[in-house]
Amino acid sequence: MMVSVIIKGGAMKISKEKAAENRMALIKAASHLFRQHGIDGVGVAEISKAAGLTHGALYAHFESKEALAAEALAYGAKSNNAWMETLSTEHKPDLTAFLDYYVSQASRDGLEQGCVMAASASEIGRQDLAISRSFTDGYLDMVSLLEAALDKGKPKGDAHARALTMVASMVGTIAVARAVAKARPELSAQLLTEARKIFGELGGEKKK
Amino acid sequence: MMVSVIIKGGAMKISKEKAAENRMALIKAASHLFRQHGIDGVGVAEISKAAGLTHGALYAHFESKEALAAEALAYGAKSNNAWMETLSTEHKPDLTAFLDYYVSQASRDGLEQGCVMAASASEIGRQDLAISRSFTDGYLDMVSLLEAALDKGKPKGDAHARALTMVASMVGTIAVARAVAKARPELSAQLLTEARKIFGELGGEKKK
DNA sequence: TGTACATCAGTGAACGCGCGTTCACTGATGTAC
DNA sequence: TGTACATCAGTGAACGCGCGTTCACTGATGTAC
Repeated sequence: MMVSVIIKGGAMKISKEKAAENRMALIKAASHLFRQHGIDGVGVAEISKAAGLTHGALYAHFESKEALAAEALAYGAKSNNAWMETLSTEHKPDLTAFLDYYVSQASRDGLEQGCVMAASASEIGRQDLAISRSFTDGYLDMVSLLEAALDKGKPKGDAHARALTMVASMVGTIAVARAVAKARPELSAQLLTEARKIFGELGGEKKK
Repeated sequence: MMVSVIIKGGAMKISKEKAAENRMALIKAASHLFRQHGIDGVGVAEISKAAGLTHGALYAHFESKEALAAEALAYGAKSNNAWMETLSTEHKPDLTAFLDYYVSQASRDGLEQGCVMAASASEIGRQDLAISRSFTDGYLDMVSLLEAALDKGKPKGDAHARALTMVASMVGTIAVARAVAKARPELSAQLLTEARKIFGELGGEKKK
């Protein structure tokens, strides 16, 4: 008769400081991996491994994969928007820099660090409330940022309404540019170029 | 000792006509279910059941789930666009009808029959070439349709470029409207209303 | 038209696999005295 | 400051489950003669 001998591996307790670091590492890893492969496209094992842990540890920090996803989404939106805030000149967000950065091939191809909304928009409606909330917070943050960059007078009409529409439109543009890139790279590039111009006009960008 | 007796169930061969019907039923079921739950969100068993078959039959018609997905996507795009073509008056596609239909709460909530692109855009970039091709075909069809509806003169600039951007923007608007609907229904409605107006201006719609 | 038989759409059990989650256990941390 | 002990982040085996896919088998269809 076979007797299986189980040797439990060593696992030291970690300081509170280190634990907080590990928690953050899980959120960052999840945020990057979800943007590359979608929420359903990455497993907890892969996320944990990328954070230098085993999957069991994940459940010491988060109730479930979905709870981690909500935090990862919020983190991704926050860091996207924090980066865009750096594109300001003299305390006023700069529309040209904003559009050049966002509506570009670099933005389209930089999946890991790229726009969370473009990477997840069509999946969010199928996820639960916590995830919808995280998405909405990130969306409104970006709307505020863009609104501050818009020339209030140029095209007549409410700047907030224009910002709401422009952010959703830019998200769609990046998502579609990604979707067609495999089949028609030159079409994808054309869409980005044309959209960049049109968004500039919509935002009241000064002509060169 | 146990001997397991396996009784194979009856399964008659079906006429060519009936087989073609079943194939179409699989495509339709897949198209509706994918739009509601995403490609990764539905299994072959569920699709087959919805088509009144077992999962084994699916593999008599398609090489894999992915092959079926490509056809289902193409079918969905074709039927979306066929429906939009009916929104023409006197052989000229009507911009107002087009926007009223597409940028609306009905369009946002009608997942099963709704826009394939809005339901899948952010997932497509992660799928294979065949799926990217199907998406691209559907996108270009809708671009042609919209382009024909645009007032060529109104806002200056290339109508094709404007149609490319507008379709991607509309797709993004619906996707974002769906994503925020759970957390902030009134914000979702506001986005649709404002975007509807702005797309009208972009398309050179006559003021009332 | 009648008979023999190859075809192949469809069935349903079974496959291996990877998923999210649980849990008994470890052992340094951090606290109580 | 030193000792005793509770805490709890982390480990890794194991869980049940549903997935996509395969395959031996069925039997009406459709064809060859």
